[in-house]
Amino acid sequence: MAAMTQSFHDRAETIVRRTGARVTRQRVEVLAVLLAARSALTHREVESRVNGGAGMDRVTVYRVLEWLTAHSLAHRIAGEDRVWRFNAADEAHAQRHAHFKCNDCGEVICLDKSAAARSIPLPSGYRSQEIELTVKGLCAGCVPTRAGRHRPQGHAQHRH
Amino acid sequence: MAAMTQSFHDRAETIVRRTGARVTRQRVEVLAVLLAARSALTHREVESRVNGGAGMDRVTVYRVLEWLTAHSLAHRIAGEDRVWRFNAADEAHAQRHAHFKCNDCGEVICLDKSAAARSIPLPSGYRSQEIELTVKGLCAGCVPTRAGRHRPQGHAQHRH
DNA sequence: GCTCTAATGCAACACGGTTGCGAGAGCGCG
DNA sequence: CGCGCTCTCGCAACCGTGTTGCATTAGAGC
Repeated sequence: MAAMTQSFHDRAETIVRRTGARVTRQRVEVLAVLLAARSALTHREVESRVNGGAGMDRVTVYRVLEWLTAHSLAHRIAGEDRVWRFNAADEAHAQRHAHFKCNDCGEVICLDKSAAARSIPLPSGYRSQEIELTVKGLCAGCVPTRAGRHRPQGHAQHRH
Repeated sequence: MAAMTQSFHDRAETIVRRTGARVTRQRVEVLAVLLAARSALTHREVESRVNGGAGMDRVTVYRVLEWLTAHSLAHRIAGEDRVWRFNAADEAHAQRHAHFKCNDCGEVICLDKSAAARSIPLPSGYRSQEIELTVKGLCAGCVPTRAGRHRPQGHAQHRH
């Protein structure tokens, strides 16, 4: 685990260095935390995990996350609880994708939304730029037709 | 305009009365404001429009909106700016709600998503229960193509 | 009108997020 | 290696949204 942490730390440092800006301990550590996380983190989660759990100033965490976002090293997503979550930027999820979230087991998968994107009627004069689409329902494993179904453990949280 | 306001007021009073609960001035006025609005309103917008612009206690607005939502007379939308928006519930909004949000002025309107809802391909065995769909872009008033366009009033987007 | 109770208004709080500013650290340069 | 410029950090104070507790007010049945 220490080795993995070290590896994330090194990767983070390399990434920060590539921007040409100052390589500070805070930037490297926050990015390392994001790289190590498999799901999006709130600023609080980042704050508590950073620096080996020793924490860091709230405002610095905010500003570092803002800086990472501005440099496209992290993504900011808005959850249903109106709290921002961040994850390390990843080319695969950069642009358009829709999600399916199972209401029972919590599984999140990606959908092709290109079909839907084309068929949404907008009022005249309106211009579409991005589309956010989440379908909620039951996944194949949770559809109640089959008896004896139950909620699987440790639902892999999807990273944006 | 006064006539329209009166009409919304009367409709609101009728709707509130039908619930069997107390018909208070605050409930009627808040609902009338929602009925008169063509887009979803933040609690602040409701607060400033209610009572002929004279305002009303913040907490009361929150509680009335909560009450309206609980009685299915209004609909609550979670925006990405951490602000709830409300609109009067009519049959069209009861179940399937898609939204368009202007990236410039912040206006939120409702869309018919029935077409889109049917065209989203799910993996076999998956069952759709709800769909959350938000299209973002520019509304007719904010599309920069036409010269002399400017941001409409009344949707002053709060930038934190 | 009278009364009972739900609803309002006020104050104070909780919490996410932001801003101002002095102190400290990164990094280029001699 | 040390100097110094400037960017960044950390602290404190702030802002806005949303919530809670409690005394007062006002619907609505009688």
